[in-house]
Amino acid sequence: MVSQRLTRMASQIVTRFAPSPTGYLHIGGGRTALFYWLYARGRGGKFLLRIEDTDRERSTPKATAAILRGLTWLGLDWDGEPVSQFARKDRHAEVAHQMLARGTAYKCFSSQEDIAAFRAEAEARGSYAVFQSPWRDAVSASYPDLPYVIRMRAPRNGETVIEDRVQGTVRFRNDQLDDMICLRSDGTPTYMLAVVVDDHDMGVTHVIRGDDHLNNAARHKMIYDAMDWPLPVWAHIPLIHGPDGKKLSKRHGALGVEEYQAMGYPAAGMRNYLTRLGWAHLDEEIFSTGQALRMFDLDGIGRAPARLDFKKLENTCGHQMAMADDAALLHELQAFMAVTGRSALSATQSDLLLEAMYCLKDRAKTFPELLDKAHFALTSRPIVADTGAQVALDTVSRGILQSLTLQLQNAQWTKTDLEPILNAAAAEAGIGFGKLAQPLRAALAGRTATPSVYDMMLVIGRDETVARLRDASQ
RNA sequence: GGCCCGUUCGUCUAUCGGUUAGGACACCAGGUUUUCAACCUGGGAAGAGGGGUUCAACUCCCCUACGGGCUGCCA
Repeated sequence: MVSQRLTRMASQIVTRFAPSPTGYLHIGGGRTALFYWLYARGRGGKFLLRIEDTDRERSTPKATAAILRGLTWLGLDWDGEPVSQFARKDRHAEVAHQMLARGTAYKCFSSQEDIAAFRAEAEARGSYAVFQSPWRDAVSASYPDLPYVIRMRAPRNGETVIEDRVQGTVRFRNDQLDDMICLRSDGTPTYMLAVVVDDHDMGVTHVIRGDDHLNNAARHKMIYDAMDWPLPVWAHIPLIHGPDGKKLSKRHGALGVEEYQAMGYPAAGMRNYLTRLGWAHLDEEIFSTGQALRMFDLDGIGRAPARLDFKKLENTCGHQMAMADDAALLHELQAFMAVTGRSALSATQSDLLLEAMYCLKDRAKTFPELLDKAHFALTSRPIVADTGAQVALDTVSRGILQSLTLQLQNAQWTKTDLEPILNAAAAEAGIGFGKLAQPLRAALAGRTATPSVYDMMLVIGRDETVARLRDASQ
């Protein structure tokens, strides 16, 4: 009974996303969070959030809020309240002192000047040796009354081996790793210590993060070992690069997840694209979030950095829009309009848009495109014709429209009923259907690029159609 | 400098020793169409280079080149 429960507890997957609140949610961070979320949620595990705010200079509540907003937009929900790493600093210090008591750490009284001098001297000799503290083996009787840091007593021989789910077995020679500082002289923890203590205390079983941390994993392992704590599963994923293959930076444009929202990419499209960026399951390209949850696995993560490709992002978003539920899409559109400072839709407009969604969603890749296609439904009389539409509404066309209007007045408003009427009107005028559709479009939407004329007529209804045609044919 | 990671069409990738190296995006050419978009058909397009191991290597090993990361009392 007990062992059964233990087994179940042990198999419960716990992941955490641990951003530093120093800015918006970076696109790369968004993908990492997505991987965590997919992995945990796809296996009935937990997805926790920890805000790594130990750097008091750079951490802001505003950044934390922005990160939470970004995650929420991406549709990634987390369990419980976000944990503040800074709030746990006493616990970190406690562990550092436990390491001291266990002899796996020691007090180091070397000042930063001493260390700088050590490095300068090594460099002068042409070597790049890691810092070796003279206090590593000192007896406490010799301790001066000076501020000290607590350093890890790292093994100097042999190697530290990391088993990584993405990178495989990675070996580090211990003489390449220094006695890292765990507790600073002001008593605050370093990142190395804080991460390990928090992950352990939070019961984190799987750590997925950028491969810029791969080297750190060796240091983390030393702390786990020093405390006799069980190791988590590590998966170090390659960073996302810009379209030019260089590390993503400001000159690449959009870095923040919220910028993608503002550009009008649907969240489902972002999820699909980001999941597929650097991860693959055979030839699967377009999939729902539910399918992603079922398919996602650490084994499918690639080892080379992936480049951002906006064309593919757009294509993926187009598919996701077409797949989306009409009402849900309308809601997301409204959220998009709100964050980009557009005025809200009236009740009439949103009703109309909901009805029009079926003919809009598979023609748009982004919300601005959707809005553009929806112009005919959102605008109201008098319809303002753009230049192209004005050209289409020449005298002859207006005449044709005029007689068409008469026939539409009492027509049944279904496509089956409308089709013969429009076809007859074209035939009567001795023109092809295309020549009729063009002025019709102009009259109905004031534009020459619109959804199908039937769809527009069906959506706005008979009265509005007749009224718009009357306006235009006068 | 040292250590670590990476390298398949332009891009994302499949392949887990034996394939005409597949798919998607993008691109090009046709087609369809009621404009835009979409859609359909076809096309070009790849294993960084060099050594091994093996009957057989994109796949395993080594070297080189290139790219990236770490080398902080930042995270």
